[in-house]
Amino acid sequence: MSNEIEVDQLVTSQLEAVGQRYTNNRRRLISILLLSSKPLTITQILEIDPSLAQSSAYRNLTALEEAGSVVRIVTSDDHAHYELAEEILEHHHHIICSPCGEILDFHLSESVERTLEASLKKVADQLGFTLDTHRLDLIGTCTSCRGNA
Amino acid sequence: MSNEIEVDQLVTSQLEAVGQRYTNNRRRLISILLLSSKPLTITQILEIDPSLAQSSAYRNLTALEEAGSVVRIVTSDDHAHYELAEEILEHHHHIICSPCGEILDFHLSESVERTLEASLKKVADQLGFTLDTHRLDLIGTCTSCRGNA
DNA sequence: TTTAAAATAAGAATGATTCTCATTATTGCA
DNA sequence: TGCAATAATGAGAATCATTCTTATTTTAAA
Repeated sequence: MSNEIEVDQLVTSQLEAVGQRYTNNRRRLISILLLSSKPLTITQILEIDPSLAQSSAYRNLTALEEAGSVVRIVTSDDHAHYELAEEILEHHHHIICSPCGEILDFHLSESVERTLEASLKKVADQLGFTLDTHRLDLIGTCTSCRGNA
Repeated sequence: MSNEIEVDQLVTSQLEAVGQRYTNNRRRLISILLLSSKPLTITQILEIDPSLAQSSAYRNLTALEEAGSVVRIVTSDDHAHYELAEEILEHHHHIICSPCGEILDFHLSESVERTLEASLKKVADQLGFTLDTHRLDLIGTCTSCRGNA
């Protein structure tokens, strides 16, 4: 799903399902996230498009999150990061640089992913949990932060 | 490492290594976390021992985190959770109930854990990251929250 | 003991996020 | 097309977890 038109159709129906409209501001947010290769903070989003109002950006990202189009990523960093949901981007994981807070996406091989999911399902069952998703983060230091050490 | 004396010795040396003392307040925090079967928020910690000052609890948990004795767990929940570091508790993962924010620990089988770690190491190398740790969270709904739905 | 350095605790300050509310845009309907 | 009724917007205020400040107390070592 790299095509903006397809994405727009999906987001439209996701928003509709929760009684929300796909407005211009929301389109701009989706478009910014689609063009980015990595999760962005609100600050970064507002730098990319300074015409967006901060309060509206927060509100709209929350609406898009409730619709299931956007995911909010919380780390030890002060700022939350936002990216398109897996229904749009594909299932993936995050590698986080703890010095600078930068987040990159990565994929695990199909087979490792399947093994993992089977184990996780078993654990959730034993604990009586209904599973929505899992989250796998690598925490370390990126090349450029290592250089500055 | 379930023995409080052993834990105290380890924490003492961990604090010492970063030039910090193992004071009474810090002992109380470690003891509270040792007695808890799950990660606690500051609020919960202060409820367990109301004689602790909030500002000191924050400062001391940060000191203990810098020493590597305590880990701060950040989720979508408003409050961070704290638990003893893996050097004390053993490597494990978290299952998070998104409605109520509760966090429980779980373990993965040795073999799954090894498979996973090998893959993660490879990914980090490819991206030029130095890895500190990984974090695997399950997100879902616990039995009692499901009951209230 | 004395003293210098570290820890404590109370409250103030910070800052990301959320809320409020007056204004503007959009939708459905006559 | 025109008109409510409803939803979205944006500016700034409010919230609240966390961090900072500072005066006081505790600790460790000589």
